[in-house]
Amino acid sequence: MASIKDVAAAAGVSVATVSRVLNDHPSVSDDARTRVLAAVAALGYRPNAVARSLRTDQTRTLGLVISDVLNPYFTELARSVEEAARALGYSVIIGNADERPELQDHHVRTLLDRRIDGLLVSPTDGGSPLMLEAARGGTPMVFVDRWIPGVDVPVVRSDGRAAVRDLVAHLHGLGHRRLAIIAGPAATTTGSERVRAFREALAEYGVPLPEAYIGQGDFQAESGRRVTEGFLDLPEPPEVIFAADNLMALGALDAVRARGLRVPDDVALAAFDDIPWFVHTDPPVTAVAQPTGELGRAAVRALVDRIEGRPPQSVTLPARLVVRRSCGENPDQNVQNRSQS
Amino acid sequence: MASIKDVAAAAGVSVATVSRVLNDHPSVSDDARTRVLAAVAALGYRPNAVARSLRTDQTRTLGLVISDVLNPYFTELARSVEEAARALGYSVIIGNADERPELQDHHVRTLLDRRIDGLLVSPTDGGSPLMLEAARGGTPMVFVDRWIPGVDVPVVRSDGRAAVRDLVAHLHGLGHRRLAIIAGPAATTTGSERVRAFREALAEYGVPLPEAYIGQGDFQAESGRRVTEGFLDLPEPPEVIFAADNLMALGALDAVRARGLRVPDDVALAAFDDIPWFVHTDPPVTAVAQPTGELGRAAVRALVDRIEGRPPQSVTLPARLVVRRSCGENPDQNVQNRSQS
DNA sequence: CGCATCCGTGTAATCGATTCCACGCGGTGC
DNA sequence: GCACCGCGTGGAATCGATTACACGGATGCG
Repeated sequence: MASIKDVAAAAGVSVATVSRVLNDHPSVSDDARTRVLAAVAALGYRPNAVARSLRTDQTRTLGLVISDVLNPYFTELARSVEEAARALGYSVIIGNADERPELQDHHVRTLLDRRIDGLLVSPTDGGSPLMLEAARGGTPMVFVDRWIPGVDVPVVRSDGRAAVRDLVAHLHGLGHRRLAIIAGPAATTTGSERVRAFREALAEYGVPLPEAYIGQGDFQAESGRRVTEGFLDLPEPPEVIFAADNLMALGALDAVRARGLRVPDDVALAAFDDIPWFVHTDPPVTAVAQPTGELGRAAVRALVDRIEGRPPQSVTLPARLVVRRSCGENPDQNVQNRSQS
Repeated sequence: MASIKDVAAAAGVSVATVSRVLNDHPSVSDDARTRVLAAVAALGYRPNAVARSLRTDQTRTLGLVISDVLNPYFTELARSVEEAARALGYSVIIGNADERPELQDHHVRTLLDRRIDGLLVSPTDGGSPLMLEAARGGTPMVFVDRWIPGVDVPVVRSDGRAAVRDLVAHLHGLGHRRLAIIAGPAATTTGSERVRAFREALAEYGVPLPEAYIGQGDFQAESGRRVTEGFLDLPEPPEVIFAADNLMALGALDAVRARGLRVPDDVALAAFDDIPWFVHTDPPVTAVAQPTGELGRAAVRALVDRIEGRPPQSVTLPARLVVRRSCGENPDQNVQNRSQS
């Protein structure tokens, strides 16, 4: 592959001049410029990003470590992050942690070794020493969706409390009183927060959330299935199951169907994180929808601000409830966005 | 960030010795080795992958350019590719083309600039000059899922012909005679091949595939919706709609539902590419399932063989039919894998 | 005892870019 | 006529690693 030296030789100038033309530095004569450009075209020369990064100490690359690519929510997040980054002249390298802390660490380490300019993370756990060290060590970093308390890093996320209140209002209005939740891992903020929001909303209606109605999942379909089976085996099974993410809702649907029960007649179902497929499931699933695209864009903006020396801002956007048929018929009620943040 | 020089200074040796320890080169004394290791630990030193790549001319990174991350099929493919690559000590950088040739080119160019060791591509179109040039220029390359005819690059894909024959047998057995297809872009191999396989299978039953029953889609949900509306507006609408990918099937489902029609009673539906959600749609969708994980692993194997100087092999794996309820009831028939390749 | 060998180590070249500094040249101002 | 300025240019240092080559000391063998 042709290097800058070859171009310089072909154009009859020094490498310094070639470099100046490439970075359109003003003080180059028109003559030299045209000769260099011609040589570049003739040789099909493309600058070596590796060499350039070594010299300039910047890669114009962002790392994004997400918990699970197979989850459509994160896929959409990744897409919007890449799009926003590209618009600002950055590339994105995605690391998929599969909800496994050691894999998350592997990706963080690899990205750091590659000297990415900044890191976007949706942590799988409470925070590995590696990540804490990176944050303190000055690596530009922003948390997205999930975060780690006590670490001084901007957070871009959505607040589902209002939407969860709307959901509980909807469920209560339909006459449901025994409500259960499939929680995510307690080590994740989204895992514990969604339970808290649910419990608080229930409290407003004087409805308790007994321990037996809190199932421990891990954001994967299989755990949704397992927890749902546990719920259905209770002497007094819940009337509603609220899954803290869409994959666990899928597992719950599996488990309910396997018992020959129907949604919403036998059990109602709701989920956190809306996805296009929920429109066509049997029945369509009521869900709390996050403004995923906005989240991705805001996260990139914050991270790039941090990288380029501007003060980054934490952002919290409201989620909203999308009512469908999985909790029971109630055609005209379509509670949305009751409050803004 | 600490560099190799800092480590050398701290350990009281030269950078050469540090490098030797890091790459566990045999001729280093135990004494020097322990001192270097101690210094590495004390400084939290991590080698700079950028500098290393510049010197060794290899990045231990693979590029993967896929047509659409939001399509669960490609997401799963990406996941298995990353997993297989990691097992072999490679990282993967994913580029999402969104089915847009110019975006595909952007990613190919960026990846080439980063001097990735090899490229895995599922081309969005018939092949841009850029990609052809890269292939001829000696960049290790492997096509996966889709390919470009006439280019000397190994192809890893699945053959859906047997599964499509099984599908047609299933449909014919249910009494359907007017069968339509929502095709993908003709510029993609999967776009044209699936139509051909469908037509050939129909021919075995003496059923024609009229032009009016071939809708032109672009592998996105919206096109599935549009084409389906066209089909339903025909004086003699088809009894079956076969979507050449899962997103267009989603769009078709949307369109059918919007008309107040039911699947399979009013129109039957089948799709290429099976996904977990198809189990829970209303009704569950009959689909041709590709061995996605295998495909990803085989593609990485072929590419790494090519990179490391071993002869790479093209691979073709059979797809299989998964019968569900979207084409009509026929409980005991579950045709699968009638033939192997 | 002398010479060849081997082992551990350091010096320095190298990868492909960017960029500081110095140089030559023509024009301007006094 | 001289000093100075600014512009276009090239030489060379530099980023952080790897690695060919040289060197010195210890060991082995005749």
